[in-house]
Amino acid sequence: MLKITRKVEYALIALRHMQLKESEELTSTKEIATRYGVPQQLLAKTLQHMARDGIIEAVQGPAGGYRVATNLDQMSMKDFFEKLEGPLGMMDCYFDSDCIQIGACNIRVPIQRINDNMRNL
Amino acid sequence: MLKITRKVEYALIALRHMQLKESEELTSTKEIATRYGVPQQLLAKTLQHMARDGIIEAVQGPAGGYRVATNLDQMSMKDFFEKLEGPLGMMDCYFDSDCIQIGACNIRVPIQRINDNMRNL
DNA sequence: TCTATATACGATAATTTTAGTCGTATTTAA
DNA sequence: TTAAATACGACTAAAATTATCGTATATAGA
Repeated sequence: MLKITRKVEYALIALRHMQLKESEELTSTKEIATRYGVPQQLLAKTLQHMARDGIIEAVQGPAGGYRVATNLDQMSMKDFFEKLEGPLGMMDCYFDSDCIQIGACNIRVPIQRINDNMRNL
Repeated sequence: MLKITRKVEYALIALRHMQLKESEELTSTKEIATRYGVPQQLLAKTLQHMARDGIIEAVQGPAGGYRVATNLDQMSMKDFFEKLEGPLGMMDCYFDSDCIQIGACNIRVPIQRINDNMRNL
């Protein structure tokens, strides 16, 4: 399901903040958290996920931090959302073959069409 | 925020079921609920909302039920979602002028662009 | 007119998801 | 060795979604 949660919001804030700097410059979690009044621990987790997914790069140790990944320009909005929130399948049932109303369900085709539209955004 | 909830899912199931019938024929809540294994009370509410919003028409009394509105073909997907789930604004903060980080917030423009894309789907 | 069946709808409970916190481990520059 | 940063699992709190309950209203048909 597509959803713009606070996780995505924080990710966008952080990304934009980092993009305003020189590409090599590092930004710490604390810097963003205090600057935008965002919970540091939660932001930290989000940044960690983004680092694992290749959206940003992490540098550990003191004076460490994050910087935007060099190939970020090539990443589509779809990829960005999917990395943060999982696949954009819009119905829980859609990829769930254990669905008990599989026989009765008659909405797969229209939903798939909606999904495709979303993905091609 | 755009979200495909179960309410929308039930609405789509019901709509499609009704569209398979003759345009004048009525369908009761019970009929759909039992046919697709959906909670009847919740479906009833959804159908009532749809009736108020002009997506379907209600006929009360015994042998009553719902039928699809005659002008449904002209309704866009955007209108359909907005009637069921409210405006497609994606961030809680977006229209909220009480936002305490109004000065620091730097994501309004990109989010607006995403919103516009969604609305024009 | 009475009854059965249907929609209408507010209030509330249960469940699930999201948001946020805590504690601890690991990395590494100084 | 220490301080400052990322890494991460477990847990709690809050919010949103999903579902239920109780009751009112409408009306076709006996």
